[in-house]
Amino acid sequence: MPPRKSATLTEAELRLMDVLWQRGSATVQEVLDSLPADQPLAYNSVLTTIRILEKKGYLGHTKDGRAYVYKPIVERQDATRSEVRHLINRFFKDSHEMLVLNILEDESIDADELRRLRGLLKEGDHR
Amino acid sequence: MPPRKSATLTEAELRLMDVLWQRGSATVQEVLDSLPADQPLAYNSVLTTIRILEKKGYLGHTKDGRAYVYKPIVERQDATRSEVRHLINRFFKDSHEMLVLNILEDESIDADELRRLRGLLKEGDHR
DNA sequence: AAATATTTACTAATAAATTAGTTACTTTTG
DNA sequence: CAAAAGTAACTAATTTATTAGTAAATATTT
Repeated sequence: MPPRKSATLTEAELRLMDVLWQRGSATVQEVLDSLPADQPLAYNSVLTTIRILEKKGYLGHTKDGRAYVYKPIVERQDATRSEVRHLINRFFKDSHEMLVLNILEDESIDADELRRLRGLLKEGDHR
Repeated sequence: MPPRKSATLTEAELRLMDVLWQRGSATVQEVLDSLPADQPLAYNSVLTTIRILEKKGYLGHTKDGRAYVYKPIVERQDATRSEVRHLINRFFKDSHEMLVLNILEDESIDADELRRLRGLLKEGDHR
């Protein structure tokens, strides 16, 4: 069996999502222009990856004249949550599960973060 | 540019490493026998992945008669550390860096874990 | 010593990820 | 209305990951 489609964001996908998350929404051209100058891409490379992201359910689009305007469907917080949950599942399943629990009980984390992480823990339970 | 070689452990690699970490060391046949019954592999599939793991520096081997005995070079703790560091780099680079710092300052984590995580933080600095 | 069995080495097939070229479509403008 | 320009769709090339088959080497057994 060859590699299954990645459940989480790949590096190239994350680069583009970070642009979209920062801008709120953007056309392919705008994403292209917002890319860090040290690693430029061709228009079509951006387009291809964006279409993959749409297929994966991370993006949606609306038509604005001739161009498509892409907009994140998944928030950065939720994507992060998925990634962290994935890591926990992979590495903290047995003996180290308590570590994660302890982290979530930590009083020194600000309330907003704590709420988010508690949610993560709850969803991590049902499997 | 096509995908670069994964810096961290892939799923198939992690499955085998978990067997090796649990057993301490094992031959290909022993790894094969220790695999969870719900997802069996062919002898050669295990061998191929093990040789990749050796190439990546996760495993070493010594000869025992005809068979190779494979042994982890990288401890599970260190591999986990790399994975967590990778996640931090990908998702907590800007605004959420403080969360990780706070977690490491937490007094409620037992001393062993705390030491390990402090090490992680130090190494995370130099980039 | 020859047959047999096991183990490693080499090769292959498939799918995903990454990047980008070519083609087709659409919209604006002369 | 036709030409130019840009945009999306399609196709392609390369590399990694995953799984496994075939061949070759090595050891065991009779």
